[in-house]
Amino acid sequence: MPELPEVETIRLGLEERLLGALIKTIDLRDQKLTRGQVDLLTIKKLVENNYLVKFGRCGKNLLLFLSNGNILFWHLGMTGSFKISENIEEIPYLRAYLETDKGYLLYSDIRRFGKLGVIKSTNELKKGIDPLGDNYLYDNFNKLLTSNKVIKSFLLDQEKISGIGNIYADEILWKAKILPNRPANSLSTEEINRLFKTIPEVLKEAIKHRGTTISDYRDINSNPGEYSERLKVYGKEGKPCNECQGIIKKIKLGGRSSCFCSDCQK
DNA sequence: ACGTAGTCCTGACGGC
DNA sequence: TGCCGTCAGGACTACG
Repeated sequence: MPELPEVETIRLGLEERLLGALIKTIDLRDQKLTRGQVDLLTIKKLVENNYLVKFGRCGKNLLLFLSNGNILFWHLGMTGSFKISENIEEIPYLRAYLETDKGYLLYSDIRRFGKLGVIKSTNELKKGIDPLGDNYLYDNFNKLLTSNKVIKSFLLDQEKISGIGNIYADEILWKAKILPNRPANSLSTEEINRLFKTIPEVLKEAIKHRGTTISDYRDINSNPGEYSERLKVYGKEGKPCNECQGIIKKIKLGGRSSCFCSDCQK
């Protein structure tokens, strides 16, 4: 579910509501959340009785910076979402929560693909270039496009560019007018330029509209994202393209469905 | 080094 | 109504 724009929307919401809050308790109801890398007692020791001094994001990871210098990273997987509440509400699929002096941060996750852990530095997260970060520079981007792997899979590879998921990969390629099955190293200079520019454009526009809701995604105030109304190709197979009236097609690439307009995209 | 398929989970939807 | 297959915003592993 949550790709970069959704995680960023959540980050902004948390900043508004929980910046400076004191964490009293962390509880994990689903032990799978840490993938066996840390036990609950250790997590508690590292996290409890700390202030939330900053909220960050790294690709699709949400980062909670603690006053003891540790960072709690939280990946929402496919269906993770947060809600802030005065009490522990027994919301469905509640998998973890933080009790703070500014309220409870409840985490629910239907499919249990979410993951969290405590790190000392963001270097510990495997990650590529964040398209909204300082390292997103043309030369760095260009250097990555050397393989013949299809461009759609390249965009989804978090170790190259981090934050793009299946929805935005399709939307970006449509806007950049590039077919999803083109080998990455076959792009012309002009196409690379277009792609380089389009990636942050689409992501920023989506953040402006507080992300995309297909079914599960909600921001921390339980509001759906409004970028769903602006999608041009994702989930639009069989419908006419906005731009040219051609019919949107759907194919599988790297095991993921990919929607595109074969007239607009070359 | 690459692509692909299987795996982890749970729920929704369509076809018969 | 019920059963079954397929699919879903992600990402890891194993295999060829």
